[in-house]
Amino acid sequence: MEYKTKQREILLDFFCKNEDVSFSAEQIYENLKSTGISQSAVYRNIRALEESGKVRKIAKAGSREAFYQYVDLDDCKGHLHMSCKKCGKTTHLEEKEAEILSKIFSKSNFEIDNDSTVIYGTCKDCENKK
Amino acid sequence: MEYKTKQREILLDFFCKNEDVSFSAEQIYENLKSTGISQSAVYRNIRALEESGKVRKIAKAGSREAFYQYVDLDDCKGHLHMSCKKCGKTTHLEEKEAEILSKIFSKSNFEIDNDSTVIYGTCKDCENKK
DNA sequence: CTAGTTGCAAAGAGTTTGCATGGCG
DNA sequence: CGCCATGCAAACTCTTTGCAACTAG
Repeated sequence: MEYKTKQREILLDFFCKNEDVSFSAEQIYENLKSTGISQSAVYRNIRALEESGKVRKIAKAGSREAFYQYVDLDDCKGHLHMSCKKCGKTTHLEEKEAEILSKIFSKSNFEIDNDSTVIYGTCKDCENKK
Repeated sequence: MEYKTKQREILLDFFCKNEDVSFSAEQIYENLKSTGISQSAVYRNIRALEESGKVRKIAKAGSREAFYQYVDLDDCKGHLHMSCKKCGKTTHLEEKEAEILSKIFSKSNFEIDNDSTVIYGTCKDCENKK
């Protein structure tokens, strides 16, 4: 039902290599156009990845375009994600810490859903740069 | 520097009344056009609110438009918010719990920003209804 | 009065789509 | 071979902007 094309591999490959960063469609196209991929292939395949849940769409204040970030389902499912507001890098919380966190929320009568939640803040690298 | 206009009040009022819900610019315009507000005023004022941090821009998979959601700074500043995916009700975490949480993240080299973060999950009421 | 805001309509930009061509299985 | 994906360019739609009229302070 879905063919494995050169363009599809290129795009997926690009996302995998830049797991923590979010890109606009244009940035992705700029990065990949030397391979001969077209804009429409970029758009169509981003959308496909979005629909299959492998890529997440992100809006940024002041930007008209959307940004996209890879989400490795196998690696990440169930993990609580933290996204840096400065550089966009995403990491996830270790098992143990996540459990403590769940307990804290459950005390406040709330069951946290790790897959829907993204914690925003500042990562150490960006904190140090100041 | 910034004038208080009728249109601005109408928009802010609308957001306040629908704190937990996200709307597209068009949905907002549809809701408010009976007051005589124009589309451009809607867009311009959403953007202003976005820049001042009172409103957050959200992207949804499969939608070309952006969505916007209110963030109440006065009531909520510094508080970590929890939003129920079922009923949409929003509550916030008590001081003490929030502090523990901060420490957990800081251990993972991440400084959480309570004002930008919304925790998604299920509240007790909805959990019990099942 | 003066500077900021509004409405309107037109421009602009990002994204989607139709169609002929090409490629995967 | 049949069906799906690609490239190109045109179409589309959401958002921004220029301008003259208007308002808040």
